[in-house]
Amino acid sequence: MRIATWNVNSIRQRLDNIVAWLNESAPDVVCLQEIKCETQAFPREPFERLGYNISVHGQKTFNGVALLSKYAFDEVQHGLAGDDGDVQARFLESVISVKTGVVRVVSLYLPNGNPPSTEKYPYKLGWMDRLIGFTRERLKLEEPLVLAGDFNVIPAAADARRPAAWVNDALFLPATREKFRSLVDLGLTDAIRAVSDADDLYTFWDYTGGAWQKNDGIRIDHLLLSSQAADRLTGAGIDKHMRGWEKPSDHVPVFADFAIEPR
DNA sequence: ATGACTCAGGAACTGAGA
Repeated sequence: MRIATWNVNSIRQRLDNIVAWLNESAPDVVCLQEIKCETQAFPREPFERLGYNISVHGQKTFNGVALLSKYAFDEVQHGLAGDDGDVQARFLESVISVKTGVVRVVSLYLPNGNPPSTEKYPYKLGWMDRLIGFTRERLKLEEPLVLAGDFNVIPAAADARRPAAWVNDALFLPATREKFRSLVDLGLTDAIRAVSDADDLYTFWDYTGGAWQKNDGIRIDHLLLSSQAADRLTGAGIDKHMRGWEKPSDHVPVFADFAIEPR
């Protein structure tokens, strides 16, 4: 079973690229972020035609997450608990039945947090605290759990081509990295780091300044696995070539493969 | 370097992104 995540930067602008990528990569489950449309405006037909079930948590203009799955969703939960006043569409949790039980997959779009001097940064850190609380509870279930999405966190200097350029950025500030570490230290495995310690693995290249041409990237899209998921991990990778296609997203897909059979 | 792109919204621009 292949589970992938991709910040597509508008589902409607990226339709052709996404369909081509689905045909090429054939993921079983896909976590999408920044769909930038309301739930009812999600273009379902091209994905249903490819055999995907669809779940969407959208809002007008900004944010928005979705899940595609070749297998039916047993349960779906919209939104991250812990702040009833948070109206930003950034979190979608699902449960999918498989031969050995279930897989729990979350599509998340963690707040950017820039500029750090504004209320945006405490919102990011508070959101991370809520994610830690959610994860602590779900890990008690001892299930295969996959937290996948755009975390807007550069975990370490090796995850940026030019780490010095990010030292005052909300994606790389010490408090950001410390909280991400607290999340991982609950007992999660970073799927990409489980298969490679290379220092040139990036998932985002800015549209400006020729960042792609200079390979001036950062690794901020992640799949974090519970031990029950990590035990079944058979591979992981980054579909870097998608950044070179016409009309690309500024992020590329990241995927992990598991020895998990559908029911 | 107050920049550089690319999106949505809505009809010229602004705000957000990272």
